[in-house]
Amino acid sequence: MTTQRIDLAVSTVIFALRPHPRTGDATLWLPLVRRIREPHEGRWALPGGPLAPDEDLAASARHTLERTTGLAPRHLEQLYSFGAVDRSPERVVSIVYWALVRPDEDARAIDGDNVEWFVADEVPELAFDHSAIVQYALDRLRAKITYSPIAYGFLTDEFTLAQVREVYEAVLRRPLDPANFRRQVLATHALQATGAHLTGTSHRPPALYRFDRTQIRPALTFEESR
Amino acid sequence: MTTQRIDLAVSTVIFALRPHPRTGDATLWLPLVRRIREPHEGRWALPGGPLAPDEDLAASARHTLERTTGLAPRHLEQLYSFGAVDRSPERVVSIVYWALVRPDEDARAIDGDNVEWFVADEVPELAFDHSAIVQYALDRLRAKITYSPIAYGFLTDEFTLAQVREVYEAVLRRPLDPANFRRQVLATHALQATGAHLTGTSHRPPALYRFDRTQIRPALTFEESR
DNA sequence: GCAAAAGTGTTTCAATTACACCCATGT
DNA sequence: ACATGGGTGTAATTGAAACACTTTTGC
Repeated sequence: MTTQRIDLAVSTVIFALRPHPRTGDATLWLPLVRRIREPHEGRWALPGGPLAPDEDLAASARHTLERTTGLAPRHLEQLYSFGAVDRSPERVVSIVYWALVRPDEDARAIDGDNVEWFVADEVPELAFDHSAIVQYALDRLRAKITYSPIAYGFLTDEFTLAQVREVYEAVLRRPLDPANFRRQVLATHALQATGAHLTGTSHRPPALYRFDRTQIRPALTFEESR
Repeated sequence: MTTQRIDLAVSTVIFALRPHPRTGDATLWLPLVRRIREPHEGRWALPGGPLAPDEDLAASARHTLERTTGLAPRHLEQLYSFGAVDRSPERVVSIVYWALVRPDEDARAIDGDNVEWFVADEVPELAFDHSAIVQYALDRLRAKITYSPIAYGFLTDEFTLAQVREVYEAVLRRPLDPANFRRQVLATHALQATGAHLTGTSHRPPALYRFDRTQIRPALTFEESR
């Protein structure tokens, strides 16, 4: 039925928390790939690639992620599909995912060729419409963290409440009241105390918690988490 | 780069409010198209079609809508993209939109061939994965109406507060307190009274309002409204 | 003992809910 | 007059926010 070629690509906005180069505070970072051919040769772009005929959409995103960073995401969710006729010289429809990686995974990250990480709010002008896509992904992440337990996509299996708060503060870019934050998070009943405490902190040892996915109402997405 | 054909289609879940056949209450309806070829011949499916190379995604959804119902939507928004390998015998990636049509438009609806309208919560088993898609669209609509002014996509330019409430009650399937509803809606400052009142109602004439889009914070989507 | 973060208690303020009651029109 | 929904008032409840205060560790 389709007379002319329309290319189908899957790209992914990959978020990880790392210290900000100047302030040292936890901050959102993402990897970009330098384009080695026209159009937009030399520009930075989102990692991605063509969709293989035998590959599900999310699987394609996962493969791209593996290829460019060596990472497996904790949280992977479809963001949006972009298909404006004029977004590229050839007609390309891009299905974009966004992913969250945990610090333990992130530590194992190995940058592929032409891959470099950037502070999410300080990326240069990107190829195609990718700047707008990154901005949209940031907006979505910041909106969604306020009503969905995605913050745990940035955390290892066991964590303190201060670490949860650090994730929220990094994403929302504002300080949160520790006392109220604690109550609100615990009120969701999504955390279970392991009984263990984190030691060696030069102050009172904080309790360790585990995220209990079963206590959460199923979210309104086709998201994929592990 | 792509070695094998992957078809790209755009489908649309089209919502309109019409009286329920049994209770008469305002209810969500949507049009479906009967498939006239395999696979799933004879089954009902979402209206849609292949993406033309010179057509934007939303434009494709709009054309499908025009073709199957003769309608132009008041609100058109991307829902999700479905691309599982096994969702169809041939590999098809579907980008799905959802649309709201207003009663004045709806009154002009002319059903195309093999088109029939169904109560949204009483659709039969559909072709492909379209049943799940309809359910997801319903979930999204019901969630989004609680935090976004999409209800006005179901209303003509001038309306009473009772009509706004009727939309919410139809979508959410529960009665709302008229007094509190009025205050909440007016508190958004999204409505401006026209000064006119609706007459001929056998009770106190309700004031007419107009939706003022400029008073609303820009929503977090690439949605398209007119 | 002191610093520093964990954790608890309490007060204030805003928003939601429930519901009583008055208003303006057609019949 | 009275039925009907439009529209206003208000008390009770709930939840968010601000912040004082106590606890437990390392040094």
